[in-house]
Amino acid sequence: MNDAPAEPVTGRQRSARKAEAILKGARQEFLQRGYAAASMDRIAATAGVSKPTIYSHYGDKASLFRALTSRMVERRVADVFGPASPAALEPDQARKQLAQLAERIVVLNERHPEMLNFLRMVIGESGRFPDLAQGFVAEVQERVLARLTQILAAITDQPELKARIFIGTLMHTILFEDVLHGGGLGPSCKQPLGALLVELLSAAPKHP
Amino acid sequence: MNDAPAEPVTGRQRSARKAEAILKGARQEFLQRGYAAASMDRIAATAGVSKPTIYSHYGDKASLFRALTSRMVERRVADVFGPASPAALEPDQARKQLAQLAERIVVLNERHPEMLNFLRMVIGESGRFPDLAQGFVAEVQERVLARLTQILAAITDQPELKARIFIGTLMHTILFEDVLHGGGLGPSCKQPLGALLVELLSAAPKHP
DNA sequence: GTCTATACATCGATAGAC
DNA sequence: GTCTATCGATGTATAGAC
Repeated sequence: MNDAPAEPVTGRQRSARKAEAILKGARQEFLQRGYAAASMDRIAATAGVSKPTIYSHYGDKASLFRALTSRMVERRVADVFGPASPAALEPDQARKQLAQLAERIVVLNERHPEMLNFLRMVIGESGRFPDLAQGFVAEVQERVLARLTQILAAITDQPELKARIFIGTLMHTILFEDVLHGGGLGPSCKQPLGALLVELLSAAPKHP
Repeated sequence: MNDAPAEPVTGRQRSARKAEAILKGARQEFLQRGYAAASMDRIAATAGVSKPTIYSHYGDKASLFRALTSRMVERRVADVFGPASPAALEPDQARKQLAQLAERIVVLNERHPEMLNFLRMVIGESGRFPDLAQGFVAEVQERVLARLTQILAAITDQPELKARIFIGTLMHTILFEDVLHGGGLGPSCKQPLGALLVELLSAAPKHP
């Protein structure tokens, strides 16, 4: 507003940069160790600030965890599931998008271990931070289920229920194979799962 | 072997009973707070023993956690999914068992909050205790996927892949609605999901 | 706003008596 | 085997100088 632009770096800018550095350090620490085992000392050291600076910005450990997680919920879900789809779809395009979406979800989760640790953290702390878990669920419902339902509506009936089957099967596979180190399935076995899903769910309506 | 049966309670029996009490206290503490936030002091107090007794029986905190979790993996999975099914099945029986199994899995998980906390714990600690997570996955694969595959083989093709879709959809629903407090679906919305699953997956083979 | 230094509690694990 | 008492380390959070 009325700040003088003479100084190359204002106090506000310094403070904002430190707040970002703190969030970055907190992300690393919380994702690696979980909420309880995370240490405010290590976060301060990683961020290159002192402990009181963290407390002056975020209040306490739980508030810092909330600030970090609620931000990650939006970003990570958007990264994995991409932007919203266009309004109307031809059946062929819908089938294609469905297959692409399946592969994108599986591949992105495999390649980014940060996403796996994020899932571990949100689920593991869902008993003590139910509001954060609810925020994650709401974001996935909005971004993913809505889009899947829209795509499926172009080719079959009961698109909502079938969207749940689609995303449920993919998430379960990621959870068991990647998060829980199942290791029973290779990429050669995950791909036909997506293909079979598209085939099964795009079947013609039973009551036309 | 050569113990005298005159004494009503031998030292061995006392020790075994304490080991059980410790496991019971550890279960309560670990399930409620997670591994890192769990306190050996509180476990000792809940179990009615002193801390050195715990350490003489289980070595350290991680070993106690392993002993508890590996035992719970077997028991909880067996409780929810029941005994193995008979060898051969008629298609009608198979469809019936499939529907019963779906309802059993959903209802048991809803009614026993201990199972929900167990899922939170195993997933949340799967980064730091990968072997325990693998044990859980292996138990589910053996007990559930094998049985589902057997049932589905009586009525359709690709029973293995379809078994993954079946269990994946159910587990994902439990995860989002119950573990993560989604709350978007009532029982009236979970039941048709199971019915739709049976209908979709029991479709006739495409390549007979 | 940001630092150094510290208060105060609790942690996991153990020594030594019995 | 089991106890009481305690060790050293680490935890969150804060007081006071600048």
